[in-house]
Amino acid sequence: MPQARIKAKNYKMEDVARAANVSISTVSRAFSQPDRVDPETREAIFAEARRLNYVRDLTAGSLAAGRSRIVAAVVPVLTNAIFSETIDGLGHELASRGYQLLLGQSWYRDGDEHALIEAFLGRKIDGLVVTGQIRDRALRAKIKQSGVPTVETWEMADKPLDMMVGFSNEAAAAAAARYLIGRGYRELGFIGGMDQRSQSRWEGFSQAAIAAGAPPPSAYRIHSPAPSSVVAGGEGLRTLLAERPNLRAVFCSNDMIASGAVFACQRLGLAVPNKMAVMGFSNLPIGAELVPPLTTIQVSAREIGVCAAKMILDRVEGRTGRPAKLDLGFSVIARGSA
Amino acid sequence: MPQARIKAKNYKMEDVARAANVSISTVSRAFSQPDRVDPETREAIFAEARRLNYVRDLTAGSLAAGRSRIVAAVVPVLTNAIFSETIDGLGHELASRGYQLLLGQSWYRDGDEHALIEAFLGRKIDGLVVTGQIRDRALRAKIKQSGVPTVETWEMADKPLDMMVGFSNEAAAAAAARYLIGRGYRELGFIGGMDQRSQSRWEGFSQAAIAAGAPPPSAYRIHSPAPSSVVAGGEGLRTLLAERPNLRAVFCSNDMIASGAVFACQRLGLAVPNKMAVMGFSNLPIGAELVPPLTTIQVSAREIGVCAAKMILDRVEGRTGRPAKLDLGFSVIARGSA
DNA sequence: TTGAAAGCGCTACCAG
DNA sequence: CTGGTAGCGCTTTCAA
Repeated sequence: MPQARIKAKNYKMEDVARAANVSISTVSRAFSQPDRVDPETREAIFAEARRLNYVRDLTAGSLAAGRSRIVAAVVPVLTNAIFSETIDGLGHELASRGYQLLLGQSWYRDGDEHALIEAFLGRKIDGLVVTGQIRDRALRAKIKQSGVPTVETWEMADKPLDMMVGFSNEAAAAAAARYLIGRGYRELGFIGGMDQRSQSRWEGFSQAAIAAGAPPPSAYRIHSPAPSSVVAGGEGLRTLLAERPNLRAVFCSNDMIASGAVFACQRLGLAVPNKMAVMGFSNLPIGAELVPPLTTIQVSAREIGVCAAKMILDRVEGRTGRPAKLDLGFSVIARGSA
Repeated sequence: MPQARIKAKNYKMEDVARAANVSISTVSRAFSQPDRVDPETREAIFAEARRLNYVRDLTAGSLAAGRSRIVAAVVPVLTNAIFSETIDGLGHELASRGYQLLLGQSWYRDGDEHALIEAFLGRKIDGLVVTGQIRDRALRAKIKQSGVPTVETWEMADKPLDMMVGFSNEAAAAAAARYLIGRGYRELGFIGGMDQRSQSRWEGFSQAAIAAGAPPPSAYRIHSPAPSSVVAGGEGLRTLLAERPNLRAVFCSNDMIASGAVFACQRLGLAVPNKMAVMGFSNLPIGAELVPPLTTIQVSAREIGVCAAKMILDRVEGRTGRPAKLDLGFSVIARGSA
């Protein structure tokens, strides 16, 4: 396997040390604990480093120190706005504390997720954030054995692997069902994916609807990975309506799907909400702008990322006190569409 | 600084080697070049590794091998759908070839970008993908000196740092102006950000409009980072209209902004396109679903990521022949909104 | 405040 | 096909 990269002359700490007339140890300290080095020598070191365009090799540093200042995260797909909000929050919080983000997409495939996480673990990552729960036993064992602080997100389950931040998908969807029924809609539909979170939402939704005396809702399940949530929302609405012409309201597993459903209604000449009510999930910015504005469930997608970062860094930096399980809750945002 | 992480017993290659009665070298080979190891010994090694939940330390591997199988990318923000498409494509292509993605957000701030890239360089990354051009001289020097294959994306400039894939923002925006004028609109507006790409689009757009004999267009500039493109699009439309009541068409710097503008029109009772034409940029899935469907400029956001990955991996793996500069072009997609 | 030296766990070269 | 071994460049005691 030829190494084609142009072999560039990269300076090492030793070169900087020599140039600044100090030892390697001092250079190392100047970078990692600046205040433990005489200001004058420190500045001299920095000056030489700058002059040589010296870049510290964090790979060697990680090996020696046993930590990398990298936190890894796995999301199903990045093009789904709800996950990119979480990653945005996570990345922002990490960056502000000097950590970096290693990111992977699982495309909703367990095998991919497994391989990804294993590779991450080998990077001496300081933390791991996953979307949903890790169910595979072997993988759980590996993660636990590694001792890497891990946060499962977007779900609340009884047995966290380590830490957990999210909300109850079932409860949130049940609240949606009750909201719709409370508004007088009885013929209900659901549009969502096939993943665990959508599954929980579907169960919460249909059970609550039935418990409230409504006829059993219909479901349209999007095959993952979907080409696009908006497109899938439109398809879902049309399919559901074909099967059940008296459909009166649909609850969608996220706001992009809901937007697609609203557009489909407009195209079909079905007034929203007078002929068809549409409710979303996740409260993305687009919801408030849509005409009519989207009734939805607020779930703090970004906050999930921020909290996950905080939990991990607190653990890494030896602070304690944070709960291992954080329920961020949810709330119904009633707007015009349902 | 206490290391709070629970010190887990992590096995090393040595442990696996001992358990499988072979040398460390053989274990290493079993993982990196499986076909150079006797199938029987190989399986024995894997069995022991599995039994111990052994995870290979890629950090040590990177140090020894001088390469990391990591490619780093920097985007302004991830919550902007056009960049998450690029990252999706990049990540997909990298994963399929066994590489991982280290991701950073610059939030449109040069300082953040600089720090980020420097840290990346220290990871012995095998490639670097940046959004837009690197302008800072010191940073360019460091990148060049590192010898890391680098791709600048989303722009076409004369002096690539190394490789480049994108399209001409100026030419694309000029095409938009000509399209709108060709449809008979003369009072034009522009809604876009303050970054370099939006700036190029604004220049291309206004110059082409003027060259075609239209009155000088008005611009609404969104302060970066914007809270949300959709919201900004609505604000832009209202602001522009207040300043210029006879405004007849707006060209938006991306499709989410354009969607926001369309919603604002609906709210104002301005029929699209009969009273106000709206044109987008980037051809996101939402555009085709919107009512009316969005006229836009297609620019292969995802393809940019895929190509960037290919360029880097070809270089890393010693293949050649790919051009250092790839113009993916653009095309006008005429739909109902303009 | 500084320096010397012992690894961190793996890869890659070379020998057998 | 397999094993021995010399580093990769840094962090981190420990002593001075």
